[in-house]
Amino acid sequence: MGDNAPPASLKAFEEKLLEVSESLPKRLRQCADYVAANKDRIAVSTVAEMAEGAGVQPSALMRFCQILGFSGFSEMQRLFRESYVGGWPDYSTRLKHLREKPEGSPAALLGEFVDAGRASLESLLNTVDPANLTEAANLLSAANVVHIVGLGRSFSIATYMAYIFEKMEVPAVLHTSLGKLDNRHAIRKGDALLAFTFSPYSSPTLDLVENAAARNIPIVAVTDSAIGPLAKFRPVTLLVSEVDFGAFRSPAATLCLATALAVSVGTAKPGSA
Amino acid sequence: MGDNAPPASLKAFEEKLLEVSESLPKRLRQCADYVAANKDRIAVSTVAEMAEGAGVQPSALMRFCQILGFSGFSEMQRLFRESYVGGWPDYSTRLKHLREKPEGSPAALLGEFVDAGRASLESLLNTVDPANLTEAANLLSAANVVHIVGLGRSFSIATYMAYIFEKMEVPAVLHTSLGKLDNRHAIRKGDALLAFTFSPYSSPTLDLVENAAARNIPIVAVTDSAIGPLAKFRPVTLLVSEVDFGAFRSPAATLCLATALAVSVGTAKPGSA
DNA sequence: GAGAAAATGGAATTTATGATCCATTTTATG
DNA sequence: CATAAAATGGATCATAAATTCCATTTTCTC
Repeated sequence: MGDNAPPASLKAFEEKLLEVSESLPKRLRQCADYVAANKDRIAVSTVAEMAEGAGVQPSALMRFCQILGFSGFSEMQRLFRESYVGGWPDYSTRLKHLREKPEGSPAALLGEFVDAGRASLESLLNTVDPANLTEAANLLSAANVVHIVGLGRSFSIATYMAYIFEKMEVPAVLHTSLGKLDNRHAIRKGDALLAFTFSPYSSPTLDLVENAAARNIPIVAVTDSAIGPLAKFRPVTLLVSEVDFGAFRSPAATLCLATALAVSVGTAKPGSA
Repeated sequence: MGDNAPPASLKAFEEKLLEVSESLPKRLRQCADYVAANKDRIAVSTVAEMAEGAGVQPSALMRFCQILGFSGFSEMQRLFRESYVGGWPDYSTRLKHLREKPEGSPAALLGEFVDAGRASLESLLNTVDPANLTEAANLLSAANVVHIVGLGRSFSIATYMAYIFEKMEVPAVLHTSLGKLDNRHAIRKGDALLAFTFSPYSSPTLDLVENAAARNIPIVAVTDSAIGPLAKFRPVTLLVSEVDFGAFRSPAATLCLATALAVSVGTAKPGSA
């Protein structure tokens, strides 16, 4: 039973939440999950708002508060309002804060990468040609099977594409070069190839593209240069320029493009055969 | 007279406050001063509390709100509450819409994802605890070998981590569950485990974490809930809140965090042995 | 599969809070 | 100093929010 002292600090609150959340029925679990993920909202929301967010009735949320040891929502809210430390400043201020941390500290780095990520997302809308994007989506949704290739730096993007395609029931194969097998003959007439490759362009990817091009398989290329080694195969090209931070590029933009492309294909595709 | 449009942003609010405060009688001036000095409290206080703080009657504070152009205290408070929580709920509904009837060109879709990506990067600065990030980086750089695990949705992140670690000469192993082999015995004393897992938490990942926890292997968890199934193993937790819409979640924020973490570890690590 | 216990949804109730109003006080002005 | 206008305090009213209660549904146990 939950008839016990209410947590007196945010730390105690978290512990209580953890302790309690092990054994909770469905609705109360939803409350716990939502509250855990939106602690910051508690101070400024009403029961009704929180309940709606969690997808439960207000009364369920009340019960949840009581299980945590509070007399009700108000008492829980009081805890959060009291320890509400001068409202969060806006994005740029927060960023500045992070950057003020010691040079090279993980927090400062995170700030830099977030910033780089945002910048590269912004430029994405400029570098990607909408017509090409539409063409790419059409081409891929018309394919029997979409073959995805991307190695090295691009491998993570390729795996993510494979994941979304599978979720959206788009027939797709991920080419991994596992064991140096390149499975080029798995690519059949009527299929399409989706290739990700960035500046130290890996040769297995190029080989696969070259082979496919020779057989007139339609190709979509996500790459960083219009005149890269892929250009001569005349693929439908989606350009991404990733903002460097130090030696590291943030793949956030590429990932974003990949997601949009995958969802376009997934929704355009008629119900699976 | 103060019958004018209410400020629509914090910036507009400040300007209005300044403009108005020149010519104000005693009590209203107290209101202005107190409000200016305690803007952060507005979101979480009642009229009565604010009035007491300013040393005036509630009715005086009401009048003050109206002079600023608001219909009353509630409307002013709404401005502060909304700018505090940011625009996340909007995205939820927008993306849900998108999923229900996917109208719109791929380019429009890309626009949506870029927006969502930017917002989720921004919120990353709120959810990740800098102290935990530092601790995670220290813990991983102290390890002999870093073991990376992440399946399903998280697999692409895991592969990216493995890529950067390798580039930075940090000894790391990617656990893929290829062939259902979980290689749990590859994790030795002195190693550390880095686990990525999000809401349909995959059981192989949990198993691996459980096993490692039982052997006192230090664990860093990148996840979406402080009370998720990983919580009971008390890992160093890095929270990323990606609102869940099946395939529509953009992992840009997680990727960004992963990159920052990897680079932190890579630079902290003393020259390779 | 029947019965009991737990959990849940939604309406009804209570409380707290915001907003309004007007008598009283203060300040400005001739 | 008298008068009018403005400002203020505090009580009252209206409303929105928190809380409780109970009928219904679900889940567990024998």
